[in-house]
Amino acid sequence: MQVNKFYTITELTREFGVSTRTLRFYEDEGLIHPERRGRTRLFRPADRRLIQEILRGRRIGFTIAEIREIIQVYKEPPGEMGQLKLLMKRVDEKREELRRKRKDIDDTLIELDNVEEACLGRLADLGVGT
Amino acid sequence: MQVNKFYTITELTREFGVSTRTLRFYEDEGLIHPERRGRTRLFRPADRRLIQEILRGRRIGFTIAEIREIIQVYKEPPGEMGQLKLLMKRVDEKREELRRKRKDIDDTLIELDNVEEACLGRLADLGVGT
DNA sequence: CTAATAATTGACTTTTACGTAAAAGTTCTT
DNA sequence: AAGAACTTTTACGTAAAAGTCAATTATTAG
Repeated sequence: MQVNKFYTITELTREFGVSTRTLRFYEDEGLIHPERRGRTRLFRPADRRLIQEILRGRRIGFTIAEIREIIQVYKEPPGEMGQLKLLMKRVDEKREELRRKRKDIDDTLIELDNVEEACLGRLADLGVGT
Repeated sequence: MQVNKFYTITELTREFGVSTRTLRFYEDEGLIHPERRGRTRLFRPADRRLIQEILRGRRIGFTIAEIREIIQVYKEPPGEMGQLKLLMKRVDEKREELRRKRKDIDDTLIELDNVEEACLGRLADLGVGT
C-alpha cells in the first residue's frame, strides 16, 4: 500500500517556481537529501517542507551557508559547550539583523506610499490638463 | 564663506562601511552624481542621504536597477499617463513583495527563537551532566 | 519492443555587485 | 620640493547562485 506520498522533482519545481537545477543544486550543497529510486529523486513531505524553508531563507537574503547552518541545528544541536554558546551568539546576531531589515522594510513601505501619492498627484494634473 | 558642506569619498565610506569602489560603482550606475573639483568627487548632503537610501534598498534585497528606478521617480515622475499607471502597478507589486518579505522575516524570527530554546535546553543538559 | 518523454550528470555560461591591482594625478604638510 | 596620503581611471578578477546545453539513461505509452 503505497501510502507514502512522494513528490517528483518537477512537481516541486512547479509548486515553488524554481528549476530542477536549483533543487539539485540544493542537494549538492547538502541542504536536502531526497531518496532515490534508481537515480531518480523522490521527495517526501519533509523534503518539501524543508525546501519551503530554504526558499524563505533565500527570500530574506540568507546565504546557502547560513541556511545550511540553521538546518544543521535542527538536525542536531552541537554537543559541545563552546560551540553551543558560539551558535547562540550567531543566532542573536541574526535576529538583530532581521529586526534591522524589518525596519528597513517598514521605512521603504512608507517611502513607496509617498511615491504612489506623487503618482496620484501627477495623474490628477494630467487629468485636469486634458 | 565656505558654508557648503562637502563630504569626501572616504568620509562616506567610513560612515557607511562601504568601499570607495562601491560608491564609484553607484556613480557609474547612475545612482548618484557627486560634483567634481578637478577630478575629485565632492559629495553634498543630498548625495549622502541618497547613499543612505541606496544602502537601505540594498539591505532589503533590491537590485541596482530597482533602486535606480525608484530614484528616477523622485527626480521626475513620468509625464505620460500610460507610464504613470505602469509605474503605479510596479510600486504596488513592490509593496506586496515587501509585505511578504516582512512575513518571511517574522516567521524566521520565531524560528530563531526555537533554535535558541533548543540551545538553552541543550545547555541545561550539558550543565547537569557535568 | 521501440519511440517518446522525463531525469540525471557534468561542463560551461551568466548575472550581480563589487574586489583588486596598476599607474598616474592631486593635495596637504613639513 | 619632496613625501605622505588620497583619489582617479582602467581593466581584469571573483564569489554566489543559479541558467543553459549536451550527452546519457530511465521510464512509460503504445
